[in-house]
Amino acid sequence: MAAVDLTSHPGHLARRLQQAHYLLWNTMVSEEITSPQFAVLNALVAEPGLDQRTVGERVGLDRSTIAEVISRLDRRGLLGKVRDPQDGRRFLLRLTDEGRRTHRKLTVRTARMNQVFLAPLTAEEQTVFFDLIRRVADAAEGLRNPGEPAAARR
Amino acid sequence: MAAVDLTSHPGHLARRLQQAHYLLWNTMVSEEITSPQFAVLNALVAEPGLDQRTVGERVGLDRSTIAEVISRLDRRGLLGKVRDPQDGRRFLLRLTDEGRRTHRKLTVRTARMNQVFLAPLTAEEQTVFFDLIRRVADAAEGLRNPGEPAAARR
DNA sequence: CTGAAATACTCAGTGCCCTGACTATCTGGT
DNA sequence: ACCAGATAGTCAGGGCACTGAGTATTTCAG
Repeated sequence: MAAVDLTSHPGHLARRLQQAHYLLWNTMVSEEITSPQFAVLNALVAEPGLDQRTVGERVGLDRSTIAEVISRLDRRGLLGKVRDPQDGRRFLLRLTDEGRRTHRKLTVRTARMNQVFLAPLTAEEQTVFFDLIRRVADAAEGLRNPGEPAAARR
Repeated sequence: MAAVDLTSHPGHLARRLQQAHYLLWNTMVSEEITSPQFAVLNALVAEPGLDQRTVGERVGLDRSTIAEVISRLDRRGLLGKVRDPQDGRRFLLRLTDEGRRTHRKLTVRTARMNQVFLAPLTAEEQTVFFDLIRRVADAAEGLRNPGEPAAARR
């Protein structure tokens, strides 16, 4: 009797949205490479030679999770890690040829998948969709990093 | 050079949104009970005596995941499971007093958390936010269940 | 130049999320 | 009355996501 309507709970909707995406990704993009793995490949295409922590920052994963994702990509031979000669704590990451090939292939499929995923929305609605989610996510992340103002983040 | 802008990838945004929510939940609602666990409690407040599969359907979890979540709630003494005397395959689930107490307490905190989470949006924007996410998630879930038309789902 | 603090990474532990394979039970058509 | 198919739940396995504790390396203050 005191039950709540979950369809107006942002957390519940976020989870359902993410699950729906996960499943569509699996059927339309790849069963091998996951969406977070693709995000890492993408970050390393943009900026080769990043260290692990920075990649995690770029794609929004904490130190533990990024370590696991990277070790899987490493095992599959999609990237290589070498100690930074300047700083013995860091590993510098770089895609292999195979990694670049995979990224290229998945980029095409991902674009197709996004079209299907967003098909229920008009073009203007899609713009609003991105804007609203980004603002909520940015603000919530800002709550945890009170040091840097939200304007300084990207 | 062929890198993509992840801020316009719905899957990436969905993941970030969900993570942001997870962290806020942890600080503002509970470190013990997770958001999916609360969803299960809520479903059983609304409809006591549901079986496991149906609860999973209500909150959007598959049979394996719901089994884990329920077994954790069972271990914590928040619900009880008994074999359905009418159908020996089913377990019927019912909250304990402790479970109902927990649900009541978290309902209040969850409402507060949602306010903070959605604070960056105006009231009208929040409505749009819910509507757009729901439509995308519903459509994507519909792609997997071609049997039942989207209108028949809730 | 040296020791304390900061930083990059690892590891153990918990929880969510899915698939595919398996068991137990029930149902319906012959 | 039977058995083939559907259904509820379990289990093993892989991957994502976090915290808290620990190791190695670097940096910086005195």
